[in-house]
Amino acid sequence: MQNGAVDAREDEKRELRLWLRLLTTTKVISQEIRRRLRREFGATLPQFDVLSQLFREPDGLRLGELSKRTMVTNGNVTGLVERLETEGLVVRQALPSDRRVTITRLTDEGRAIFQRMADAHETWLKDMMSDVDPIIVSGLLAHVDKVIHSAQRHTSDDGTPDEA
Amino acid sequence: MQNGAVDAREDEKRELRLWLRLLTTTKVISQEIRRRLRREFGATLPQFDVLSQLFREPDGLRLGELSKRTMVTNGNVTGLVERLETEGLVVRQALPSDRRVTITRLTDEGRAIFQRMADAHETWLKDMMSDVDPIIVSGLLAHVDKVIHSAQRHTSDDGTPDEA
DNA sequence: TGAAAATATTTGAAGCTTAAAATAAAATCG
DNA sequence: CGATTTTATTTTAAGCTTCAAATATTTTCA
Repeated sequence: MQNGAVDAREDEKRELRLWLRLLTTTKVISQEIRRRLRREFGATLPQFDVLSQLFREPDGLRLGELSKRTMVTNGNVTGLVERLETEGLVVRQALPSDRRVTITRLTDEGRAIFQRMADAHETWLKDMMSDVDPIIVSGLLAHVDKVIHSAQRHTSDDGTPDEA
Repeated sequence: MQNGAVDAREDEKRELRLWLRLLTTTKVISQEIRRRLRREFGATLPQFDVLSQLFREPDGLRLGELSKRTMVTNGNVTGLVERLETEGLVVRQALPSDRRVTITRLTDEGRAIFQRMADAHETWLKDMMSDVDPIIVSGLLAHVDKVIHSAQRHTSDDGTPDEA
């Protein structure tokens, strides 16, 4: 028993190690999804993300809302939506009652294409996680939530317990 | 009990939901780490990642190796290392025995600065995960590994069971 | 009302990201 | 040996990313 100290030190790095694992997981999976989205739909992951948010809001969203939901900065959403509009998947329209606001919504074509993307996307994920016991998937689902909440509470930008 | 069908459908989306949660987690945490790295060290997350890999290889790494370990494309590593060299944190040197190869290693300054970054980084993570029971962290550590392995096995680029 | 503050979005600069093409230097083998 | 293939890295083009500064437009309230 000469490495008690090492175990203790390693044990203190639990959080760090979990973080590195989470990072690796999302890198591996999102690279694969990116590849497939590009190959099969000529789309990017952020574009898919935007379409996905708009899909569940038939009345459209203002850019600020879209920015929050996709966790993409405001400036970023501008270009993202611009490109999607060029492709004919979304439309932008000014809000007459408040001329600062732009509302974006899916076009019929955008809706149809997103449907196909979403189906493929779900299949890809089931495939990539097919070696993981469903029980474990469910367990992870619950526990990862705790990490999200903890992280959000200790973050400077959102859900801030700062400035009190 | 009228929503049995809904439950079943939802249940099929376990993997999808886990994926979205993982994505949210890494976005929240990495945004915070990015912010702090920038504020406190004027560095980016990919730069931190490169430094971290070089830190554990005193003899340096060839760019291709660095690219694999950081999961960053070759072309990307070129610019990343270039900028780090400008800052004096790493040096590049050609390998005389094979003139295609470039070896990169930390400078003494790079090593010292990385030490400080790494300490801060570990603290930030402990802080962000401080509301999560250590038992759960350890459990996640093990289970997330299963997801990584499954994903890697079902991916077109690495660990390919393709082309057999 | 009209100046100041708040809100919504866009722009700009620097850097990261990918995939794919280009360059360069070995290695293979006919 | 010398042409072909492989390997290592760089370059390029398009898009994403952040933060911060700039524009517009509304709101507040003195």
